[in-house]
Order: sequence, then C-alpha cells, then structure tokens
Amino acid sequence: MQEVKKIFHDYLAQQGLKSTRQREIILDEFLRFGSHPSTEDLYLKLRKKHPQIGYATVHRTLKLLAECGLAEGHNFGDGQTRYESCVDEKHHDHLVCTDCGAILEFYDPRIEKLQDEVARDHGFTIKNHRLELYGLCSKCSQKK
Amino acid sequence: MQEVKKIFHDYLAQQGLKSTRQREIILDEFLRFGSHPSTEDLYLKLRKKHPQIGYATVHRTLKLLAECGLAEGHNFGDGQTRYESCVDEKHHDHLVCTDCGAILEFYDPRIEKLQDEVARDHGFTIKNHRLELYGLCSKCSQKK
DNA sequence: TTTCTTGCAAAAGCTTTGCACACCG
DNA sequence: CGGTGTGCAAAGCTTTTGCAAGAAA
Repeated sequence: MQEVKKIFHDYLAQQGLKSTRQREIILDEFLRFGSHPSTEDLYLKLRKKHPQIGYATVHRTLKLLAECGLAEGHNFGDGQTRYESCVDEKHHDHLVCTDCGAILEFYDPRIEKLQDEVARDHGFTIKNHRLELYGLCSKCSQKK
Repeated sequence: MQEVKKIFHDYLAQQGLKSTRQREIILDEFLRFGSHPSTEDLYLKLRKKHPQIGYATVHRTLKLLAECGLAEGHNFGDGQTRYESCVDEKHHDHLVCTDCGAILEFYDPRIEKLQDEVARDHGFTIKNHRLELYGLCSKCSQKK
C-alpha cells in the first residue's frame, strides 16, 4: 500500500507534477474500491466523505493512475470506461455476466501462450491484449 | 448475397417491420464496405451516392443488422462502435495495430477450446467472447 | 388507410477542457 | 512567487430519440 503511493508520488515528481491531497484521497479510495469502478462510481463514493472533490479531478486522477501503470481502463460494453487496479495483480482476463453484471477474473497461461504464437505468425509485436467472455454466471444460469 | 438480403427481409417481416429502399441501400453498402466501418464511416460513404440518407437511418439500420445476426458491433478503443459483417464469415478474433489502425482477423480453434474450458470451470454459460491483440503490425514494427 | 420509417434537429451520456482561484514546492 | 491542480461549468463526441412528413403493406 505504501509502496503503491510511492510509485504514484515518484511518477508525479518525475513528470514535474504535484502530489495533492485530492490525488492522495482518490488513490486511496480507488485501491479500496475492490471491483471495477467507472469514473462516476468512484466519484459518487468519494462524494460521501469528500463532497468538495469534483468529477473532473477524479477523471484526471484515474488517467494519471493509468499512465503510471497503477490502473487500467476497460470497456465492458456498458458505455462507460471502468478502471481496475494493477497493484499486486498479475495480468488476467475477464468473465462478464450479461445478466447481473458480475465480473470474474481468470488467467490461463495456455491461452496467453497461444496468443503470442498467433501474433508471431502474423508478424505482430504485441503490446497488450484483451479477452472477455460474455455469458451467464452460475447464479444467473440457474435462475433461468 | 441474395441470401443475405432474404435473411434481412425475413427478419423485418417477422418483426412486423418494413423493407425500405434505404435499408436496402445501407445493407448493400455495408456488405461492400470491406473492413470495419463505424456508423460515421458508412454514413460518409453512402452520402456520396445517396445524399438524402440520414445519419440516424444508418445508425438504426446497423442496429437492425446486428439484431438479426448479419452484423456485429465491436469497440476497438477508438471511441466508436465499428461493425463487421458476419456473412459467410466464421467467427474470428482480431489483431489491431495501434500505430496504423490496421485490423487483421484470425481464428485459432485451440484458443476457442480453452475459452470454453475456462468458462465451464467457472460455471459460466458463454454466449460470446471478444479477443483482441493490440500491438504493431509487421510493417509498423519494421518502421521503428 | 394504417402503421412503420425517415431525416432533421435536438437530447442524452460520457468524456474532456477552459478558466479563475487555490495550493504545492 | 511561479507553475501546477482544482472545481465548476461548458464544450465535445458519439449515440439515441421526438416529431412531422413520407413511404410501405
């Protein structure tokens, strides 16, 4: 946790940017959020304890976090960008329930390896990838 | 080609909707477009020959095509929904060049199989999935 | 005719930006 | 102090919708 803040502050310093109370608070809340908050999710949550923090600041801070590698933006098809923490997390992909919106994470090294292989076959230099499986989670499957 | 139109017209009839000149024209142009047009791409292309066709109609027609399974919407991260034809195409995934925007298609049955396996392990009933590999295509790799 | 469709313009949603004041270093 | 950050409101973009006139069935 402290380490994460250090990464952020170092990044800010290195870019000639400043460490502020708001950025600190937003990072804290983001790390505590758990799941995959959109800018609005995080803004609404923050507003309860810190009504003075504006939407734009949350937005700009999330972008900073993405820039320095602490967060990652995703688009799961609900029209909003959702962010997830990259801290202490290995890379993973997502299972998204189209009914209840649940998001599960998984990692399969065999799939990763095959992706590299496919890229190589096409002469691509892969920077990153995105794999999402959409369907019904076990709960929602049973309901129907 | 004729078959595709039949699928569309049948779908419209079945839904109590009407076959119109505009829908016909838009479907034609969409099939002819080749790559992965956004609503705007298709609208601009259409406007040259059919300046009377409005953006809203293109948008609504693409949604209809997606509903009846002839098209599929994707979001490759450029902020626009891009559509691709599902006609005579087997399912495939995408390699996206982050430099020149090129989009290549690929299909790897081994990856597909592993996805099913992952889903099963988590109790998910998969409806569809999305796999995109982002990086530099061979041309852009060489340039740098 | 009756119902659905179209094209325009306006509305919605989310993201981004300009600006005056506030704060960090 | 000088430059960056903040919060607000407004602007941008893409997607979506209301409506009166027009076209299918």
